[in-house]
Amino acid sequence: MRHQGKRHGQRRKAAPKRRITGFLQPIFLLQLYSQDRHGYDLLQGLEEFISDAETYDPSIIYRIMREMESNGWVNSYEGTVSRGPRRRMYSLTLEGKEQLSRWMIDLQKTKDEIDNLLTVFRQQTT
Amino acid sequence: MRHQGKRHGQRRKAAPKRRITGFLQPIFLLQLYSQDRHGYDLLQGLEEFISDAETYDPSIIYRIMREMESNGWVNSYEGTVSRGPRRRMYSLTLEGKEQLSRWMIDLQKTKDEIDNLLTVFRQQTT
DNA sequence: TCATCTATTGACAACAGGTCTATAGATAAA
DNA sequence: TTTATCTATAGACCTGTTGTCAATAGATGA
Repeated sequence: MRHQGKRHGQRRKAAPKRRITGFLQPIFLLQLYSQDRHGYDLLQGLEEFISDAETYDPSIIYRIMREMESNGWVNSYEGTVSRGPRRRMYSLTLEGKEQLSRWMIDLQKTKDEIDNLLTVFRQQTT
Repeated sequence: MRHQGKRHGQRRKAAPKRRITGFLQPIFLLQLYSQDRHGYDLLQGLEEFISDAETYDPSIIYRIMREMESNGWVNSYEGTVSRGPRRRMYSLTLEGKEQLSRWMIDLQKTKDEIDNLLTVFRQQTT
């Protein structure tokens, strides 16, 4: 099968610089909170959380999900037959929910640190 | 010269997980905004911005400053003679100030992204 | 048949930073 | 005098996360 034109005709916009280490993981887990989803769908959902989401290469989702599955935070299974290629569905485990909560606490701290830095910056530069 | 007891007697607490990529750089630049400082001093100043700052290994500051100097964001020079070992002083360049401002804009965006994620999380889990 | 879109897998490469070794000057303690 | 401690710097090796690219697949449209 021929490979897709993506690599020959259209050049993908350079991926955004990493900002927060491990930011995609909680985003994906949160998307699974209300319902199971397949990989590509999770990737589509990124745009609600990250600017320039369309610059992410799809392969990243599958690696991340594989790692999270090995950690017991998600389970995966073959999706029901749909039009087009096979789908791999992901569901959130109880451990995954707990881990998500831990990440949220962590992110709140991170946010506070940024806030502090911004505050000091504004004080010093005015 | 004998190496310091740090590695034999006291075990350094494991460094905190990285949260924000490139978070130390703006912190160091901001500390140089009001006055030149030497490396170790910049490291001490970290505690105002980062919890667990004391877990950072001092060597990190010098690598980061070296990189920033090669980018033209800081200049360094031999410090005046002081008690104890030699000191390397760092000063902020005009380019450094501009870069710092860019980082602040970036960090504001990052903070907003976290905020959004936290908001969605709270909505979905209550 | 080829192009495009949806969809997944995996290996190699790159990057940021963590860890550990080494060194040095001054002072205090043994 | 020697050793311990604190302040201070430099560098190499290692690790963890993620970016990039290649490959593949089913369905539909051109």
